[in-house]
Amino acid sequence: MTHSEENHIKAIFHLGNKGTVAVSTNAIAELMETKPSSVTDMVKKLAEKDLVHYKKYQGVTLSEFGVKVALGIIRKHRLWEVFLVEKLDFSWDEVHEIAEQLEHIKSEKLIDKLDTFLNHPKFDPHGDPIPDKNGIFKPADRKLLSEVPVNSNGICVGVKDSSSAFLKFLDKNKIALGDVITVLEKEEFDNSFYIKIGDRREHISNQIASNLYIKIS
Amino acid sequence: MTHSEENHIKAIFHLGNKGTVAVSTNAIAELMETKPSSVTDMVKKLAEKDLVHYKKYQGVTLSEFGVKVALGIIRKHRLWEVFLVEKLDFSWDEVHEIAEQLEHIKSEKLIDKLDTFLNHPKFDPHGDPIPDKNGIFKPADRKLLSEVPVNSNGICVGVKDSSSAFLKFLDKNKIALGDVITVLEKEEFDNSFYIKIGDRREHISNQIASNLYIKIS
DNA sequence: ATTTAAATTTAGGCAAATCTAAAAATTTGT
DNA sequence: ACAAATTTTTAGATTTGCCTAAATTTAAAT
Repeated sequence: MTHSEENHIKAIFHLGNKGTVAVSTNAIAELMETKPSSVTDMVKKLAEKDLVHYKKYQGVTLSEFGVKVALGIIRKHRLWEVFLVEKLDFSWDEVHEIAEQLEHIKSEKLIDKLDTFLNHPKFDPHGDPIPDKNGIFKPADRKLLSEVPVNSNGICVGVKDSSSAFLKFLDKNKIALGDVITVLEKEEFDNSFYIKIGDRREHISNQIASNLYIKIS
Repeated sequence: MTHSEENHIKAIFHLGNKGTVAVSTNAIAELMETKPSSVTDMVKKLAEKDLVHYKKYQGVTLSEFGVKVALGIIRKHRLWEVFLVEKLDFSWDEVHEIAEQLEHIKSEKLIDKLDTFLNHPKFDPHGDPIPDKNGIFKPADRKLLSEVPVNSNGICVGVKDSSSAFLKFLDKNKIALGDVITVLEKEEFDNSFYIKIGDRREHISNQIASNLYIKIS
């Protein structure tokens, strides 16, 4: 499989609820920063290889095989992210682009050994679950900060939007994975929140709250 | 730079005494398992980018810039090999192919951090020197086993031919990097050698002897 | 010094992955 | 329900990296 093929598979997986829901070529093109016509071509090729199900004008879903491939790529991506953060001391906002490259390295043995070296981690630095060799993973039992009741108490376990900008914002405001957070009050006017984080009191916008995952304790 | 461009640069470096001696397109093609005409095309492209000096029919050398690029790729290749062997527990005959892929990952920060993580190694698992950030490295002071006088004593520090077949042969015959070797006798008839390795006495062919580097103590 | 052989380049072509512009299908709004 | 807007596909072009076959240049041999 080429890098481009793998990237398309990944996009279909992410956009279409693990590849189960039909995704438009437009949506794929936007995510991948390419043109819809290019996506159409690629999708046809993937259909030939039985990686996706495709009917003209009706969008694409992943085949069973396609899902397997997608999970393999995601496993690699997330394991490399753990490596970069835990072993090479990268911060969580720096690892995505590098992992995008590393995820295409072809060697099953490599990824198995990396997994062992890292001690079979179950989540990546952004809190996203890492599929095991057979593609199995438990979705993290986490909730968006914006969706838990007032007075909930938990630890920050991940982000929804792992864009560099958002992660940098978190760093700047000293919000990190593992921090203990309590939702103190919700401001109905603008849906912002007052939270206690560590021993500080912070006021965060709804946009922030709806991108932070916490695990209720 | 594309993977293909990088691979061509590397080939010219290796074949042409670090890129200083003109290499024929034929030689490059043979090493890279491609066709001379394809190499001609690529070499023209590299010349346009001032990575190589090229005069039709006269072979190619690397420009100053080309050497820099080559050293960067080699540095990456060899650092990754160290990582694979020391951290992931690969054996030295398995790492080349994977490192061929990893050497193309683009991130200066990554390679610097990897270097630090590995404790700034000076040699890769096959005994080849690793250039530093500025491309500087000391050529290992080592000699081919076949070229040292009888009764020389030293340690095995590398191999000339790092093909998987040769490395497997060494493993099978329990010859490893770091082993203490003494040249006991040379058989003039077939240029084979009797050596003491550890506390064993072995008889090795000239072909083996001329692919094993030792550092005289 | 020719002729022959070998190496190298040119010319033309092919497949992959992308693009633009035009055509076709679908969706939306009234 | 139909026209308009939007989405999606098709058609045709481009670039990159590679190929084969033919032409050219260089090297070797007599």
